[in-house]
Amino acid sequence: MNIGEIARRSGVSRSTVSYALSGKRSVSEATRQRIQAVIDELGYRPNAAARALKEGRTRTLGLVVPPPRRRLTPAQLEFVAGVVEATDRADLDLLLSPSGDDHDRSFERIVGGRRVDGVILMEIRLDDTRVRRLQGLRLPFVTIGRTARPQGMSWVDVDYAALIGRCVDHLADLGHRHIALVNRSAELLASGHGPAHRAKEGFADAVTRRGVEGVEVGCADDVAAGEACVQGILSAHPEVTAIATINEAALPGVQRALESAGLDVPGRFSIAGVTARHRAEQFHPQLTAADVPAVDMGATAVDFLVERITEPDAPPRRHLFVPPISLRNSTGPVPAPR
Amino acid sequence: MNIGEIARRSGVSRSTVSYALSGKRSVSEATRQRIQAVIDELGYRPNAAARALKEGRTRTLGLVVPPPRRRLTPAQLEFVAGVVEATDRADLDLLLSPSGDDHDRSFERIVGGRRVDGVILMEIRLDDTRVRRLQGLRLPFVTIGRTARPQGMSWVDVDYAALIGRCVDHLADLGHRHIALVNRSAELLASGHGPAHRAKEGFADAVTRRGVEGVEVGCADDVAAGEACVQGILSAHPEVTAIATINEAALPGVQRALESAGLDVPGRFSIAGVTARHRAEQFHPQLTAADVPAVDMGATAVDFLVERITEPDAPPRRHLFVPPISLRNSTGPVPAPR
DNA sequence: TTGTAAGCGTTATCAA
DNA sequence: TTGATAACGCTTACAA
Repeated sequence: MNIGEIARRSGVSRSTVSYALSGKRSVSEATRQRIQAVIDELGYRPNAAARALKEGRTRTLGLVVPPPRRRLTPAQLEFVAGVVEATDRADLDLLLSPSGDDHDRSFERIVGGRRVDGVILMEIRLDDTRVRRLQGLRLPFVTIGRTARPQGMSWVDVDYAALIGRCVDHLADLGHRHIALVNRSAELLASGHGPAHRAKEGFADAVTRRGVEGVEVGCADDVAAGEACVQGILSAHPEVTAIATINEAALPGVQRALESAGLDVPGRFSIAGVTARHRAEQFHPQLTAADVPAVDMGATAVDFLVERITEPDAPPRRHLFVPPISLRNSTGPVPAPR
Repeated sequence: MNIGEIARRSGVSRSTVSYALSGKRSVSEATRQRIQAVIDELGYRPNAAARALKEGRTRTLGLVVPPPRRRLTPAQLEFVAGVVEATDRADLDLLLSPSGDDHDRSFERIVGGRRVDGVILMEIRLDDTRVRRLQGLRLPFVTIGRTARPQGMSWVDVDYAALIGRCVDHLADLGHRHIALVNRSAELLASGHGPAHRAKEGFADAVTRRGVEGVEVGCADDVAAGEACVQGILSAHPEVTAIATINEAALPGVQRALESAGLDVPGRFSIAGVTARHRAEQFHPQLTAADVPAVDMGATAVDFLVERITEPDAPPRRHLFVPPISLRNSTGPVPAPR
C-alpha cells in the first residue's frame, strides 16, 4: 500500500495524491474527494521512513532518560510525563533512549543515525559528554538541568541553590540554629551532578549569611540510605533540630528514622525540602517544600526544542524555575532546649 | 555525511562500504581497514530512514502507554521499565505513544505510518479496538493483559482471578468470615477492564467456594478514593474484618482510613492484595501480597514481540504469571468478636 | 489543474 | 574482490 497505488486507483498521478494530502498545491475539489475516498477505503497512510528520507526530518524527538533499573524519582517521572504530553500535543513522536553514561549504544543510534530531529537530555552533569557530542553533531537539544557553562544552550532548570537557601531562611526564621543538609550521594557530587553541587553551595552560602551552624551529608537515592543518614546525623550531631533536603528518594527513610527516634515533626524536629508535590504530600506530616514544577519543565523543554528545530538561528532559550515554598506541616519553631 | 562520501574518500564504491559495514559480502582486509578509518574519522553512521525505507523494517518497537496525565501505578511503571530495558538489550529503539482511547492521533501515526516493526499494548480492554486495528494492519503486537478472546494472539498477563482467590483462601484460613474486595473503579469495570473483571469473578468464586461472606466495592485509582471506599465499607459492613484488593493506587488511602478508624493491622483488621512489590513494601505494615512481576512481564512481552516479528509464522506465545503470595505483616487471625 | 521526473541514502542484484 | 545500478516510497521543481 503506497502512494502509487492510491494514484492508480484514483486515476491521477502520484504528485496529485501527495498534494491533495499536504495541501501545498490546489487540487480540484472533485479529484480531491475521489482521492480521499480511495485513501479512506484502503486506510492508506504515507510511509514515515520515505517521508523522513525525502524531507530530511523525522518529526520525532528523542528523550534520554536514566536507565530505569534504579527507580526514577517522582520529579524525574514528571519530567518524562511532561515531555511525553507536550510532544504528543505538538504532533511529534518520541523516541526513548535509556542512557546513563556516555558512549551508550542506544544514544549513538538515535543521535548518530539521525533518528530524531532533536533531543531532550535529563540528569545533566556539570561537564556532560553527551552535550558535547550533540554540539559536535549540530543536532538541536535542550537540557533539563544545566552544565557548568550553559551559555549558548537552551535549558530549563530549578534553582536549587536559591531554594535550599530559602529553606534555610525559613528554618532560621523559626529559630533553628543547627541545620543539616541531606544532599544527593557523594558519588553523584563527585561526578559533577548539578543539583547536588548547587544545593551544597546554596546551603553553605545561606548558613554563613544567617550565622547558623550547617552540616552537609551525602545520601544515596533510596529509602535505606535516608534512614541511615538521618540516624547518623542524630547521633553525630545531636544539636541539629532541622533538616533541609533535595533528596526525594530518601524521604521515606528520613521519615522512618525520625519516627523511630521518637522525634515528633514538627514539634521536636523540622524538615523542609525541594521535591515533587506528590512526594511532599506523601510525607507524614506533609512536607513544607518548594514543589518542583516538573511537568511544566518537561513541557517547556519540548517547546524550546521545537523552537530550536524550526528556527535554528534564533537565540537559545532558558528558564530557571524558582517555585515558592509551600508551607505544609513539617516545620515549626525550634523546641526549647531540654 | 552519507555512504557516498565515505566511498569517495576511501576510493571504493558505495556497495563496498555497505558490505564492509554489514559483513554480508567479504571485503579484503586492506580496504576494510581503509574504509573503517574514514568512517571513524568522520563519525559516519548510516541514515536510519534510508535504511528503513530500503529494508522495510525500522528496528523500532512501539509502546502504547496510558496518557501520563493521571500518574501511572507502580506496576505500570515497572512494565514500562521492563520494556525499555529489554528493547535496549535487543538493540532496538522504542517509540512511546500515549494513547488512551481509540483513534488516537499518535497511535495512528505510529501504527499506520509503519514507524515501528511491532507494538506492545498495555491496559487492554476485554474488547479492545486497538487490538482489532493492529490485527487489520497485520502488524505484529503483544499485549500486557489480554482480551476476552486472546486465542491466536501473543500476550503476557497476571492471573488476577486466581490470585484474588488465593488472597481469599489465605484470609479464610485465618478465620475471616466477612471479606471485602476493593476492586478498580466501576467505570473501568463497565468499560471492560480485564483485571477488574477477573478479580471480581475470582473473588465471587472463592467466596462461594469457601462459604464466606463477600462484599465487592469499586474504587477509583487514587488515594482519596481508597480512603472513602474503606470508610464506606467500615460503616456499611461493620462485620467485615479483612480486605482483598488489586487497587494499587488506592492503597495509601486504605491505610489512612484504617489508621484513622483506629483499626490495628493485622491485630484488628487484615488486608492482602495483588500489587507491585514496591507498593507492598511501602504499605504500613508491609503488605501480604502477590507481587506482580511487572519488570519480567515487560521484558517477556518484548521477547514475544521480537519473535513475532522475526518468525511471523511461529505459533503465538503467551504467559500467564501466577506469582506466589509473599507473606508480610498485614494479615493475621480474625479478632475475637467483641 | 495536473503530470513527469529527479533525488533523498541505503541495500542488494547482477556483472565483471 | 569489487563496481554499477535499480529500487524502496515519498516530496517537489519544473513542464504542460
